[in-house]
Amino acid sequence: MTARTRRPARPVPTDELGQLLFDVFAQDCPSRHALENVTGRWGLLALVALRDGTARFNALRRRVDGVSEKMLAQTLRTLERDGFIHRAAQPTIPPRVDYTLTPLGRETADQLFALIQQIEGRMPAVLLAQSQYDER
Amino acid sequence: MTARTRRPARPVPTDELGQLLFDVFAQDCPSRHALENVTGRWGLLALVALRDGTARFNALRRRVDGVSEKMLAQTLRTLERDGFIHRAAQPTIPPRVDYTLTPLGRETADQLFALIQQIEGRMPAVLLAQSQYDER
DNA sequence: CAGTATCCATTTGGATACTG
DNA sequence: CAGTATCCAAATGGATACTG
Repeated sequence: MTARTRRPARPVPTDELGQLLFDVFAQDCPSRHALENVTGRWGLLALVALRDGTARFNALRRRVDGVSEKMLAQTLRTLERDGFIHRAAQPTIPPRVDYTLTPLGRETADQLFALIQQIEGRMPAVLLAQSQYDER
Repeated sequence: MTARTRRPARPVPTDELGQLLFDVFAQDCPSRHALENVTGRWGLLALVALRDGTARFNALRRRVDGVSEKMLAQTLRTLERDGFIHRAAQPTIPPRVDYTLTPLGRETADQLFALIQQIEGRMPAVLLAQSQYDER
């Protein structure tokens, strides 16, 4: 990844007490990256799918309609790295890997689920707005 | 945008009563698209920025650090089309355009804000998980 | 000020083939 | 089964220039 140069990169901001601030509006702030992983196209669906309990790789792949092996593997690795999911690989043949939410992951997945519920419930309004916008 | 052909595209699903179902796990379901616009890199930040009240184009651009004119314009248009924000253009010179959240947009922005708060509050845990993952 | 248009670099993502 | 590796197509996104 190359550095962006549009603006002089801010240092990670600290407040008067010298504590780290995680301002998601600031470019390159760690919270922005974490948030993007979690709200990203596949991260969001994977986390919410895991609210139902442990799942194996191919089960997740079937649940999250349209994800490729590559992207699911990549997504799960990032979520594991950030501490949202736990990966348990049995050294058997054939291999078996179980993915589960960590406590942090569950908190986040619950937030995401609330968001999804809200959007799904309001879809009629969204579709209406779209058709009104389009006839012009 | 070309059609994806990985699987035969499902029809938009209906339940036994013939009502539309908005299952975000299903590829090409309208709720998935709406959700992606709202949780996308810039859509999320634009919506949350507008919780503070009406803002003009360049004010938003300054608030959402790192967004280009092109992407902000594109993002705002999509959010307007989906009914999350309202765009009020004064036909003056110089032009002045005010963006505000619709009631739907406010509900959604509040959900997103809760998510951001949760993630920002847990960033120490995320950074710890990352460093533990990386030393291996 | 609030955009649009164009061009180009980077990134994302999918299909396919392969491995332990 | 659970991936990785490779290759290539498509989407994303930024810099720049321009307009009413």
